[in-house]
Amino acid sequence: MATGTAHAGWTGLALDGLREAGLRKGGARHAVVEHLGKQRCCLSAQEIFDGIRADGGKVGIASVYRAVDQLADLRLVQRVDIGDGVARYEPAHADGDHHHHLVCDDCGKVEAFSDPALERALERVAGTRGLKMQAHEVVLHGACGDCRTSA
Amino acid sequence: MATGTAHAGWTGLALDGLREAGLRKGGARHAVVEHLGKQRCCLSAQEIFDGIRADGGKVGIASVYRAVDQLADLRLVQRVDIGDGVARYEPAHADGDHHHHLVCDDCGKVEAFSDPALERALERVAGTRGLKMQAHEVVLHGACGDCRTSA
DNA sequence: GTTCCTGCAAAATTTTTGCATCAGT
DNA sequence: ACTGATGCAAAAATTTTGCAGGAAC
Repeated sequence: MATGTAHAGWTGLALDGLREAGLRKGGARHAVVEHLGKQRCCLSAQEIFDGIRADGGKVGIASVYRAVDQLADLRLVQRVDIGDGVARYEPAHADGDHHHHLVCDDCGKVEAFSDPALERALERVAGTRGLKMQAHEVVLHGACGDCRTSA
Repeated sequence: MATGTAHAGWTGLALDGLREAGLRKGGARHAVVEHLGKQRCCLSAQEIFDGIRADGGKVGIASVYRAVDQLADLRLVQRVDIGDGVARYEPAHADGDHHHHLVCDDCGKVEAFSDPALERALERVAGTRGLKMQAHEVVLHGACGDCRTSA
């Protein structure tokens, strides 16, 4: 499969994970998983809420928070904090499609990147320090190419 | 004392930076800088507030937020987000003493680490993606050695 | 003396919780 | 039917802002 279908795969994986955890298939949680699965990058709870409503779904913001919290507990979503005070969430891929974020402090743009050497360095550090690593987050702040040109 | 004086150096550097930015030497900002300079690791605004009060200082929580915000703008402090929803702040050392964080999701313990190879990987990624990197943050989550033993 | 800083309190945001109702098993 | 999930609204927690008084220059 091409990379485009990876998220559809995550959606199924996440729904399976929820079922295995003994959770019922309620409408709100399902909608949150569906919506997250369609996205390229991290979304805030408010953005997930707005997105589901825009698609005609009828969910409460509280259910969105409850859903992402449960999904994060099950390690099906990764909580991402880019430093603006609002928590963001994105699908946690088993491996391979793992990525991190570049944030432009001028225009607020967020880009994703992945780097095998970086991942290896992180694994090595965790091992050295006796940490059984279950998740990690890397955020680079700076001025992106566009902003440096236009500035 | 050996390493213990490094922070005292930052305190002076930060006060210089504030003066050069045309800011006056008010009591609250000074207290925040002094308190941050004494700490080993990142502190939340509330912790800074409590710490200053415990030392007999009389500051308002709003002044703490204003101070860390200004210090972050001047890149004298680094904002650190370990994923629990509260922003933390720590002295930004020019170079060398730069570090990142290991967070135990079981006991909440936060440890610092530094790794030159990791830094090189980050620099390389930023360069490749055209980002002029001004700050970065790495947070590793997992179970620390203590928690794995006791669990 | 002027301008900026500070502390307090109130406001704005973001996130969590209570509860009656609804849906999945 | 029973049990958990949901939406709304209220509450809690965190962060920001307005303002009068005080301190630095």
